[in-house]
Amino acid sequence: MTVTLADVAARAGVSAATVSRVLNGNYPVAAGTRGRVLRAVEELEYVVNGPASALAAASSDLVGILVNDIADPFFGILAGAVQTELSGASGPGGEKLAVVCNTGGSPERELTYLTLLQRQRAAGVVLTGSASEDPAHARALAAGLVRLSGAGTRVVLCGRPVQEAGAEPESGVEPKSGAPLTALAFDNRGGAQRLTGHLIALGHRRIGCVAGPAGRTTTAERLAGHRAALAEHGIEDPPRRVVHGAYDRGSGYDAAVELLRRDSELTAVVAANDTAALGVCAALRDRGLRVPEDVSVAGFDDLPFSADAAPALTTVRLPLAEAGARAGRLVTGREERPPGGLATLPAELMVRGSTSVRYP
Amino acid sequence: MTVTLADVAARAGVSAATVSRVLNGNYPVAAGTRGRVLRAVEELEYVVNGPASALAAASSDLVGILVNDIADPFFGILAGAVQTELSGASGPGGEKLAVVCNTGGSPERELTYLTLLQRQRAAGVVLTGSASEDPAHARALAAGLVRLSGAGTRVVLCGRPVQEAGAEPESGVEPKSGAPLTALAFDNRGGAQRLTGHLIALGHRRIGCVAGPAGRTTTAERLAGHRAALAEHGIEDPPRRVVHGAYDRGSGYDAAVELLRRDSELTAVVAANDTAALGVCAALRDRGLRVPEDVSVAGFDDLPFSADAAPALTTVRLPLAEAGARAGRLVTGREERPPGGLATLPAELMVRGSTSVRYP
DNA sequence: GCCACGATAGAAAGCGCTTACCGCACCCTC
DNA sequence: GAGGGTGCGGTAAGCGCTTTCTATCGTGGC
Repeated sequence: MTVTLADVAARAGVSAATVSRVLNGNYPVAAGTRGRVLRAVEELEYVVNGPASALAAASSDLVGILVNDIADPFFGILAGAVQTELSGASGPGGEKLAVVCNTGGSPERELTYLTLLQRQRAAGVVLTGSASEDPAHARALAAGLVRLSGAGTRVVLCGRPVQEAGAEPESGVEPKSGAPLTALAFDNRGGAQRLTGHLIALGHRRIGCVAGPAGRTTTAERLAGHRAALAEHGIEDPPRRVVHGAYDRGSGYDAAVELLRRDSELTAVVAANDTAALGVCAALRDRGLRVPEDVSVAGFDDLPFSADAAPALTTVRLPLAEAGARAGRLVTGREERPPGGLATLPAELMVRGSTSVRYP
Repeated sequence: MTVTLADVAARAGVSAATVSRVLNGNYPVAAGTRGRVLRAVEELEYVVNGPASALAAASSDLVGILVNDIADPFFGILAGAVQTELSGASGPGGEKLAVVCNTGGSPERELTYLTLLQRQRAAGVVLTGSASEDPAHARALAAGLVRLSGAGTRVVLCGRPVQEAGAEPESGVEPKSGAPLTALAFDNRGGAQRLTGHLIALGHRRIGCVAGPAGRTTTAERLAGHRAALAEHGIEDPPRRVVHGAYDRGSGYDAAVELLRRDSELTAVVAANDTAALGVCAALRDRGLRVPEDVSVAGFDDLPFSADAAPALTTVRLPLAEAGARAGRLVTGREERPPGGLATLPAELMVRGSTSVRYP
């Protein structure tokens, strides 16, 4: 029915072993023989059986990428960059296939996918997005990651804290089976601090904060940065100035309405991300407030559309494409892991039209 | 080293076959035995070896999703919906893993990925986005798809024309191995026609068109709709009113500049998609033109951010999430294929602030 | 001119799992 | 109480490939 190695071997008049060697190119084969084999492959339209070779070689060319929401450009850009890197330089191991897994931010699904990937004997896994702060889940995740890397899968954390990295496999194991985790983190805290600092410098004192989902590391980091900036300038930060929400427009809208209800004198709002910031802007407009004349608004991430909003969003740029590409190289072993296994990527403040000096 | 079926069997005091049967649940096993097996699985932290079972069962639980650009929300939404459907109802075959492949719109990469997926013996493949109009590539693609479906892989086209569907495998083959293609198409032509019709109704006569990449089916369909609307109203459509470009902001910007250079009297512009439309708006603003007072602008796709642009974009809504979900169900065989294997999804005109009556 | 050695190719043993194909109890029926 | 179901479980034969371990053929050194 389907063409197998043996068929190719028969056609080329060689043994299956030879065909395998030609295809994998990790053993000397005479040029003539190689030619005959390749011709037979062509003629028979032979396509390797992935599962079979994965089984025999105890390795596969699948790389998993866990994202919170594939429909969110934040993750799209990240995943795209990882993927480009995977198929780009076909270094050791050649072409890799990216398996993008949508966790929806659920720790359970995260674990499920980890198992699914382990089942496939994935060559590597990149975990992106924020992690749950729940200790139980953190432990479960750490255990899962240790199992994975214990099974020889390379694990790279991208844009999430290294908490999981704490549970490194005991030293003394062979390098192959004990690959320690590598983490690429964004300077969320620093970025948020600079962003709020920018607003403060513009004269704002009553700054509302639409924080991300509660109980997630990224939310905590950004909020910490925000608070650090306020504290730095001795600005009081009552709890009512913070509302949690998801990373979407509707959440931003609702959160803004709520913030305004709690304190109608707000002069600025920092949002969880650009998408939520757009929702905040919409809510303000709907209530007759102008951005930035009446209220300044800032986002986070600097997604492509942010520069096109009107007014263009002041935000914090995260090097998503760079991070993804680097994660891709790390997970394929094409780049040395940074010292200590951790690298922090900078967050750059992008000042645009949605923030301005506070009008009295 | 790693735990295998045999280990679990030994621990549970049964044969490997029994463990396999418990895990796959497709053969009666006494409750007591099942319990012991499951306990052993737990205790040993056993994780099935995917490649091994794929090999033995001659089937895998991978589903490929080919997209032009994963960083583009258009595809993100589509892929996300497919994926949700894959892992949602774990119908026959249970949890499936989505393999998202970024083709970058390149026909060659499309073929490469098709081969890679065939190599993995993917259970199904969803092809999204526009296809190349080049006959050679169309033929190669069709051949690839026939090979795939001949190998038992379910193939669903989503948002691309059925040209490929023409090459159905010869009838007379068994249902299993000869699964015909299924196609979900968007009414690009109709949507574009209604969109341009809307502009014409507003009094516009000099309408510039930023078409998508040349030589792609989606571009052709939308352009055809645009021209049909113009023809319908007897409006002349000189070639200089059309500029091709990619689906990104920069292309929209550049195209708008070029269109304006060719005819500074334009009163409206329809763009390839919303992202490009934003670029068009930016270009107009930069030249001191107001949207929509001086020039009306319309997009296509109705991506989430379109409603938030200022002014909000008039555009054509495509049921992306619905299409993706349906494709997901079709590719897993959880939904009957539509009669004739083809379903066309409606495109809805969304009138917002970026278009207005032509001011004299 | 003989032996050792490098360069190739083949034989065969799995990799871990699925799945006919059997066999064995046990229960029901007449 | 014998014959035939029926329900469970075991046995073993692969699935298609990789990879040792050998075997063979030339060739150069002494």
